[in-house]
Amino acid sequence: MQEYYGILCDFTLFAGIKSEELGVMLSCIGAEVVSVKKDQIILAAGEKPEQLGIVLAGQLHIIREDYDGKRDLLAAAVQGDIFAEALCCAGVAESPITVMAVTDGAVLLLSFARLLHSCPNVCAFHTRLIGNMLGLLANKNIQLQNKMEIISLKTIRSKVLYYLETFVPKQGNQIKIPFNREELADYLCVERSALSHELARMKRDGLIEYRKNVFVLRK
Amino acid sequence: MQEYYGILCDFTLFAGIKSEELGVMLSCIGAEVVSVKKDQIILAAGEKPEQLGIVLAGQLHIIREDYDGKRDLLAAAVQGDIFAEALCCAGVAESPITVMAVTDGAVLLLSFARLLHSCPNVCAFHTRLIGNMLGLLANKNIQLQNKMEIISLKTIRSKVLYYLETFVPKQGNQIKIPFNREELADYLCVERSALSHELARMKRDGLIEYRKNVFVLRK
DNA sequence: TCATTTCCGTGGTTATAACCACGGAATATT
DNA sequence: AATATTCCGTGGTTATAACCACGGAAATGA
Repeated sequence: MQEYYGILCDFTLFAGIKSEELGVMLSCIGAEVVSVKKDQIILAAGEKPEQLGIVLAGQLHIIREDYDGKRDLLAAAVQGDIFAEALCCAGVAESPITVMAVTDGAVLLLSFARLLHSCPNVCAFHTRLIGNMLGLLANKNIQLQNKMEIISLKTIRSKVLYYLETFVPKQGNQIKIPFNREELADYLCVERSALSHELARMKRDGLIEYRKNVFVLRK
Repeated sequence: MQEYYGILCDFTLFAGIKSEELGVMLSCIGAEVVSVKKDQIILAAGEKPEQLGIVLAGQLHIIREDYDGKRDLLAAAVQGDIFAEALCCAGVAESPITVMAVTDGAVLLLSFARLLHSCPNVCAFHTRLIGNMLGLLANKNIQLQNKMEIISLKTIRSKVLYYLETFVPKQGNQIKIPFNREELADYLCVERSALSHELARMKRDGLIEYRKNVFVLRK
């Protein structure tokens, strides 16, 4: 367990908690480190999610299963990623997703109930922890909201412009994006080559310039 | 203030709190009822959101303003709706949205800091309230996630099928949806008549039957 | 440095959705 | 019951995106 203290305090959920305090806090909220083997199911669809998890080592897949059994990869989780937190916090009775290890590894499991309810000794970390949890969910909310606004637009052109404009307040008109073409296409939910085509048209129309992942908005 | 106690305990944020307890709790967390006039700004883009709000009466608009001033209506909030909660919980410094009253009305404003930090007298409602807040954010998360999965699909047909299939676990193959055509089109982020066209094709292809808002999945 | 792989633009074709206009059915209004 | 309004399907057209295949540039690596 101790071997992970170093990385734990870098995780958002434990932000502001010193590594020497971690031990007390973790036992206070009943955290357990679990080793997982490749292909092991950590949370099965249909179960009630009682614990949220954080990946300590290895890689997990978050999978959605159709009611008729088709499986669909929603996300991959690596070190530091948190999973099942929304399901726990929302009190969902039957998980719609399955979490499975794709490599050997380890996860930290936290009981949501114990996280929420203050321990008898009113440990100071509790409020911090809950605040972090709120922050985590809220941030994810905002991100999802932003992305939703973008991908609900109907043309690639408008998606690109909207996306780029979100950088303007921070970066001005010269924008370095954190994606390559393929990733940008994924993010905008469009096809890569269709994105390239549209970028070329936008350049032709004098809307943007670009080279690799640096874009200039011409206004 | 008291005039609203009746409806307050129906709100998700206050679920599980008895109306006779509301008074204590609200003063404990420093809630204030504010009357608003049509066109009054409740939260301006650029400000730091310190308080989250709940609509008690009237209607609000949640507006996003482009960096170059274009305004875009994101949502309308009516009685019972909560707003700015994600921004508060996430601790964002500058609100990207503006909240404005479109009719005269009233809102309940809650200081996020006081909501999070237990009061000295360790009132029992606090944990409840925070749990509710977590639940709210988590539920929104899940909804956003679901919607995102749908609208990131590339064809209307797949969107419709995916959407309908989410009802199967509860309703079986005969599905009554909560939307009319226009609303469904909005939800799926497609054009109404394009949706109608596609529904007709899906019927022709033997995938579905439908009459008004009742659909049958043929498998 | 040469080989290999990844990344990305491009042409061309096809599939799909948006858009527009209209009318009929259903619903609400008086 | 008559009228107005909303809802929704449909035809037809146009715009847009997906899809496929390819090749060259850039990055990686041996």
